[in-house]
Amino acid sequence: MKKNKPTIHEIARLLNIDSSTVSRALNNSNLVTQKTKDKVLKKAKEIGYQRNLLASNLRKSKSNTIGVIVPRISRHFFSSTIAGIEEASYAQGYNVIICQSMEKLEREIKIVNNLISNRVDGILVSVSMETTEDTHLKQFDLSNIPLVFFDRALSEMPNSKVLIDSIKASYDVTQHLIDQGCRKIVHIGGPATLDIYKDRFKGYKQALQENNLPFEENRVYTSALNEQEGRKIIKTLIDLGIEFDGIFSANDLAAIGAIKYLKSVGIEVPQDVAVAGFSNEPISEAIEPSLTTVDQSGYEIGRIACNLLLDRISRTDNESAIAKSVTLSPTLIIRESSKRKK
Amino acid sequence: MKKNKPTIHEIARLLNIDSSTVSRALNNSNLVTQKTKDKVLKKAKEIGYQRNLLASNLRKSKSNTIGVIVPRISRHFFSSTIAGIEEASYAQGYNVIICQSMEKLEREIKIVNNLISNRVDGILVSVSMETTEDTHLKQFDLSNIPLVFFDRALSEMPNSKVLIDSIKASYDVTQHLIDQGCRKIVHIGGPATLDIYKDRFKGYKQALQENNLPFEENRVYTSALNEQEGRKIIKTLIDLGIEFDGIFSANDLAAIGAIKYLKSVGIEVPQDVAVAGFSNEPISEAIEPSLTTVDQSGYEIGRIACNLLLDRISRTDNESAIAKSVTLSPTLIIRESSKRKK
DNA sequence: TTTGTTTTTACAATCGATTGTAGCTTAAAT
DNA sequence: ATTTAAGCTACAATCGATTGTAAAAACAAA
Repeated sequence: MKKNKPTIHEIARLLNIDSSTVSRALNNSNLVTQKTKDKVLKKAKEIGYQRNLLASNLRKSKSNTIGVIVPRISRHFFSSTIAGIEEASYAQGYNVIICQSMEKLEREIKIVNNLISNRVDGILVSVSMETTEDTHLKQFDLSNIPLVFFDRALSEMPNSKVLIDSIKASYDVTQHLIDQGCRKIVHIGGPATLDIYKDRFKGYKQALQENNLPFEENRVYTSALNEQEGRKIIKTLIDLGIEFDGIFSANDLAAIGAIKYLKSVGIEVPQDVAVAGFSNEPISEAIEPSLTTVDQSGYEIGRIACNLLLDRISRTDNESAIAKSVTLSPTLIIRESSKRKK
Repeated sequence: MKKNKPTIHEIARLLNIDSSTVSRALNNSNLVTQKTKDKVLKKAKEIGYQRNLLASNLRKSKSNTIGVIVPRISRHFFSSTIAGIEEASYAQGYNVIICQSMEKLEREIKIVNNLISNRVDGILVSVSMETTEDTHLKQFDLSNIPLVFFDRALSEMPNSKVLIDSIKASYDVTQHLIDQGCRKIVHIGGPATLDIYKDRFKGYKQALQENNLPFEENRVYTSALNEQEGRKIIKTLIDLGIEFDGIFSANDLAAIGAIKYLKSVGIEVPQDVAVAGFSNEPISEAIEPSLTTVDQSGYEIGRIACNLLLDRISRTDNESAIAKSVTLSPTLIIRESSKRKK
């Protein structure tokens, strides 16, 4: 009843040859005659042999697998990067283990340990919002496992990264809001522990300055950037009587929360308050009014990051060991939420 | 420079004890003194030891890992189920490998082989739209790997499944549209190879019949259920001059495509045509008008399916080997796209 | 036929952790 | 002091595949 999975030894026994020959035959080694290969392949199929990768990987100390850590797979940006990563890795015969930290450092640490224990050959990371220190990620270095950051990197770590130019993107968004006549722009930012959010803030501030607009502390808030937080922040602002005529949110969800709240209290978007988000989630196009945002071309980021990593894994020369930073230019997508009638 | 990862033998050597003792110490076996355990644990931490799961799993022929195959992780329903699955599996110390078939049978087959080669202890599957035959999935049975379906199952396979009552849900949706005054309801369905889509069609038809409404062949279409298809189908209907005053789509994306097209040609939703979808994607709430839909409680489905699987894995009695079918009742969510003014 | 060369195959060690069991320690009991 | 039991630890085999190398087989040249 309980049939054990066939092994190469089983095949060897049935054919009266050695298991090493079977192994080489299955791996198409040129140390084995075509005739023997045919015999082995036939028998393997016959008894339903399937290579035990645990054994194979153990022996080769190579798993042909890369690990990916993202905050959450449900975010469109991240599922796009994953699509790009899978595309690039499958092309080179690598498998992908997808893990989500759910924005929790604790979870991220567990994932790191597990991936190392599973001996992945390389790792792609976009850190959680809680990740401020790099102790756990340094373990990859210690284990000689190449690591490449994408989107959310830790600046203190010297690894390769693939990012988008957040400063420029934010500058452009803010400039656009100013062009639409906004003078008092609120910024809903993310945790300043992450460079991308610091940069989005920088771009915002820079645009204000270059347009000689005053920068007001009480128009800037940081949050976990979900819909609820976006709502709450705008509610607070209004309750406190702080004036504003534009909102630049560091992601789409918070922007949507803001829009919903504004609509609920009868404030017109974009006429009274123009709103822009970041990331181009599919929902940003669907909402009424449709949301002005920034597209980050996640698929491309994933593809590039993965290729950087695979290059680093397969090549051993000094050239490939040098950390590379790739920065992509994001695209401003102007929609209804910020387009004012003249 | 190239430091090899420490092993239990390294620890054993340093402490002048046997590697078997180290192994037992690390596994907290009661065959080892607390004193020895302390020594081992201390040394392990000191030299940065991390268990090689490849070796461990090979020896135990158990990977403590379950595989999950979904069509795409970017669908809200599936990322919810994954969250539920991870919750349930982490609680019992299992890891999860997430794979997406991208609705392609070919990809699904590759994933199956890979998961078997990686010796997962169990598998959760929601099949692709292209999956009509079960040859590849039967391999899990042959390898004695328990399999549980969720949402999209193959009816010819006897495995456990966790589903929602699609017939009832669709019946309810259709009845609701009828209650709103619709008499000529179009159904945008998915490939009839999948039971869930057959069932959604059945529920639709049943509601029509019980209300003595005629069933018209030319009001039913099957498609890949994306936004573009939804658009195209409605465009075709209108171009052909086929009359209708309601649409029940088997998922939200196609419904949204339909709504967008209707809006673009000046047809009012819900006044002229009432629309309902299925799945309660976040975008369904954001779109204008917000979309009436069915919530499938993905998180619950994932949690339950995973627990069924884990139970099957850990228990070996006959009781647990019996296939179980769990059916959850979905919830109708009525929003603007179908609510007509009296 | 013999020697030399090339091609194939078999042997055996190895990857790192686990585990049944034999054997050694230590402490308790007589 | 001797026996007995209980508690620990060491030995060695094992999981399944890979791989360097020795041995054997096949073939060619002399």
